[in-house]
Amino acid sequence: MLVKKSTRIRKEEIVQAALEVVGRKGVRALTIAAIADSAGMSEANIYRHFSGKDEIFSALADFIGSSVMGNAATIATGNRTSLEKLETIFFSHIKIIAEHPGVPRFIFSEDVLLGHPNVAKTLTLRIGNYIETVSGVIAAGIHGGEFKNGLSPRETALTMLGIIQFTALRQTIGALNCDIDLESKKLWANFMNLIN
Amino acid sequence: MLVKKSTRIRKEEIVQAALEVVGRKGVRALTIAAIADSAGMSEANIYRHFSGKDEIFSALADFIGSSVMGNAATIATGNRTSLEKLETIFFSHIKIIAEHPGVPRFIFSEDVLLGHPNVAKTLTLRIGNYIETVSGVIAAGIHGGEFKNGLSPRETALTMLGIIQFTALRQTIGALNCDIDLESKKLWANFMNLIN
DNA sequence: ATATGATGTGAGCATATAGTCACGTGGAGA
DNA sequence: TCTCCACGTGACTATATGCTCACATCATAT
Repeated sequence: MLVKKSTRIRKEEIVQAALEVVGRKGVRALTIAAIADSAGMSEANIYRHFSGKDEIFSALADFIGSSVMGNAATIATGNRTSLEKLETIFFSHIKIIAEHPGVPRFIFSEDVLLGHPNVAKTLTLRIGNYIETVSGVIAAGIHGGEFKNGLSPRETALTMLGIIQFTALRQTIGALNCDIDLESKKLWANFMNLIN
Repeated sequence: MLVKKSTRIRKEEIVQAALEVVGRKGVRALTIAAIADSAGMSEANIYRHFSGKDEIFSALADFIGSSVMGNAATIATGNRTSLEKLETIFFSHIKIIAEHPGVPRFIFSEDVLLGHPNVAKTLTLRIGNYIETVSGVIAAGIHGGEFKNGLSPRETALTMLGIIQFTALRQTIGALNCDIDLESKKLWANFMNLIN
């Protein structure tokens, strides 16, 4: 039998186990049995700490939202140049994708978006904030003369996030011939060229 | 009982029904029961025409691949300017997304990519061709002086497809505040600004 | 030391889903 | 017209999965 731990700790363990499962086998394979297996505990014990799958999904969304996507907002409030901020946001995001493939998979999972409306609402809100944050940085850069005039901040932000999102997708399907680091560097170099 | 039809016709009906289910409720909900219901036939009859779910997935992938993604290659071989070709490819793709939400959902579905490796392989190949096609058009445009010098064709193509892909995603999750037509026009206008 | 409540688990239930099978049935060719 | 075989279906099986429950066990407060 397992060593006993507090519910607080077990909840964290379960969320981490769930994220690991998603990264390895996808949201579709995020079954209670898989989580229990990854966390090294019985299925029944999962239910002692979470009321059900919905609650686990919510907890995962909260973890990802706060620890990952809140990151961009912090970077945006710094006092570096707009270009430096954008670059930091870009590569932070890529790094997260590379290290935790479960993150983009979960955020853009059909199971979440169509099967758990409450979670989807939370995530949609966060994505919206993320877009606005990046838009703000770009708008400041245009205004400050760092980026070329005439760009639309919002659409340029969507373009940048599209690059990131498409990279995540291609990594998921194994379509990245070279490694994600090199690929992202090439994409960023070209993006800088586009906005100047 | 249903009027009898040939297997060839029933197969087409079943594939269309499957695509409809995906568009309405996602790949996760693409059960034999749902397909049978959408196609107005019994579950057992599905199995008379397809050996199983795998074969239905393959048929769907073939349909989408040939009728949708082959489109870009045709456009690319025309004799219009590179910009016109790009624009046509862009809006054709957006139109498909708008009219058949099941298409992007299926192509980028975790269930397909992780659960049906053979289908995933086919789709990955097609996506690769698509990227190369767009890259070729952009390279020609740069060479012909239509787009600004110094752009990397491949990375610029990935950027354009990222925009499309991210738009599809945002439509799926209902994050498009305005309609997809207006949104895509704004994105395209900004993209033209980026590459000039 | 002991009682108590929080933590842990094997066994089992209900439901959903992929797939099978024996049995109709109707239309095309003889 | 009649036959035959491809087409159509209800009923069924096997398996997976979310979830419950009775029971075990351990830490801790008294």
